[in-house]
Amino acid sequence: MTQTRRMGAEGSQRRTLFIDATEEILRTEGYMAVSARQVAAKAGLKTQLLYYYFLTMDELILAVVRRINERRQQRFDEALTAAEPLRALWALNSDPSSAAMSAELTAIANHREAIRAEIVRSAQEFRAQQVAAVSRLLGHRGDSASPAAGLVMIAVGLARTLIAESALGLTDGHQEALVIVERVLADLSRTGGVRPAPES
Amino acid sequence: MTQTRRMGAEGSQRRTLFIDATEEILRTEGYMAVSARQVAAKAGLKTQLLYYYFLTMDELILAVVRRINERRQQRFDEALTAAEPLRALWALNSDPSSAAMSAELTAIANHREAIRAEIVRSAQEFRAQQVAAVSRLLGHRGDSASPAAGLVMIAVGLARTLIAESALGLTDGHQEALVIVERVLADLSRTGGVRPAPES
DNA sequence: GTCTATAGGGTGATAGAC
DNA sequence: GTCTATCACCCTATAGAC
Repeated sequence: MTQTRRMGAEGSQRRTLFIDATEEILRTEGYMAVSARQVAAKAGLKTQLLYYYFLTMDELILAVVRRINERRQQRFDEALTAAEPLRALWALNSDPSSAAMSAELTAIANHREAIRAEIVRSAQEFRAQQVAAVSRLLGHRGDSASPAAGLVMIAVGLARTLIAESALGLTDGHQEALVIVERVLADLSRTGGVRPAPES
Repeated sequence: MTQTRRMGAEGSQRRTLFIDATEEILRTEGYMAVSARQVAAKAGLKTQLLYYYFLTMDELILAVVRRINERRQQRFDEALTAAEPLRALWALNSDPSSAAMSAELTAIANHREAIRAEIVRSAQEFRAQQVAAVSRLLGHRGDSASPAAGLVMIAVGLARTLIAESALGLTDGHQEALVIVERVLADLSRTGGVRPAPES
């Protein structure tokens, strides 16, 4: 039952070119525009060569998803070292590029059975880390009435929707929502909830 | 420049069948699965007959979008007559079917140039109505610190994201977010902000 | 109104030469 | 590793017979 095709090594230069091209298309045109021909054209390589390095399109997309998730993890780790970590986390989540990519990952998970598990697992892991960080940063506040998990969920949902709507030119209510976010962040700053994590 | 094809009348029975089938596919499989062949198969009719009733696929999808928006408007009007309108509005926004359809409309707007304007216009109109209703229901509260437009935006974003994630089996933090929503709704109930609109 | 037939494009993927 | 050639399928849309 072993497959006969394919030999491209992990670290191959061409292989990376295909992954780069796929991510570029994902960012600029969205998941639906990712096809073997489009990717190869963007990479400046032959379409059939793609199938030498990747057994299927799913495998290519999976490689891109993994790389995107690794980079998100790095940016998250950096945000926690900022002067105001809560604000940095909000900035990370509401960054247009980041939020749009989250939406694309959701779209991929919805349509590619083979990739769903990886995306969901990674999202759960990331969510858990965010909740742990926010919980620690909030300290005694937000114990049961406003648990950290709930606040993270609301922030993530708002950020993602703001970006998705903005892409359509729909911005009604966005500024007002940001005012509320700013007020909450300012409140937490004043009451001392945003100091960096202990060095432990 | 007038088109030569097509004669199907607005009220035609077959025409409605095509629209029904399209909406059904939109709900169960998403926008990407809406193709002439799929729609015709679902409707139990020939693919080419579709082009007798609709000049293009865009025209078919536009007809579906209009019907969906009309129905959303009806449900909104009904929600305002409920005993607790704010709670009814949250229920409307967080209804799985409704929130999922909102996400599909966003996806359509992203990919079909010809339909974007109609979807954005309708979304703006609906947003404005929700903000006006919430503003009226809140009364003196939420003047500048938490303007109605911001609260609506947060609620819409949260609801849409909860549903999108649930569809993937990702529910971490959902219950905690709902606890916060419930607390806010309960607070507003206690302080008398949820009485029905004046009859005027 | 409804049908058959088809054009002209895109897609994922494979076989086999070099 | 990289190429040419190709299969089998999907798509939107049209022409023209009935």
